[in-house]
Amino acid sequence: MNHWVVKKKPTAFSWDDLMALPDATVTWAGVRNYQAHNYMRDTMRPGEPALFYHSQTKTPAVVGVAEVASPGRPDPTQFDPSHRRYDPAASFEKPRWYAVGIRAVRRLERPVTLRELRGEPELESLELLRRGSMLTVHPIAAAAFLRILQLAAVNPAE
DNA sequence: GCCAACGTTGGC
DNA sequence: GCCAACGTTGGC
Repeated sequence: MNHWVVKKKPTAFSWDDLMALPDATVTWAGVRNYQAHNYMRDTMRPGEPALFYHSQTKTPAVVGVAEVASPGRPDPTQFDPSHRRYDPAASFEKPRWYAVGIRAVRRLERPVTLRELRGEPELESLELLRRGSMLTVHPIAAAAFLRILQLAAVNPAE
């Protein structure tokens, strides 16, 4: 069982946006980074847990727990000429891009900020903390996943 | 809004 | 195959 991190700018698509959808489920479409995409096409399996992270915002943070709801399927945006992520090289017979379904499981008790993550010695090697990291979908070690859930359950004021 | 890091594209 | 230009992602 793999654990995952999925990232979005909340101005584009936020945790609240996900919660508002039917079944709180969305197709993680539009990813055109090969490495991130390959995880969706080849590795992610329904039921695997994923942290939902808000990037490019005033206080970047992990805000919720989600799960893979459906396996990688052809990303519909690649076939749509009016879409930003349209790919003229893709066809229905030979899709180039795949996208998984992501479903909200629960909001964290409180957001765990990027600043806090940086403060945890055992999270040092976290992909999220890597300078220049641009993987909008990537795996995370089970221990790190659990540590972040622990951090969310602790009130820093106590 | 700025700047850095990285991936992709395209000329050669 | 190299590398500069460009677009995108990301933190601050």
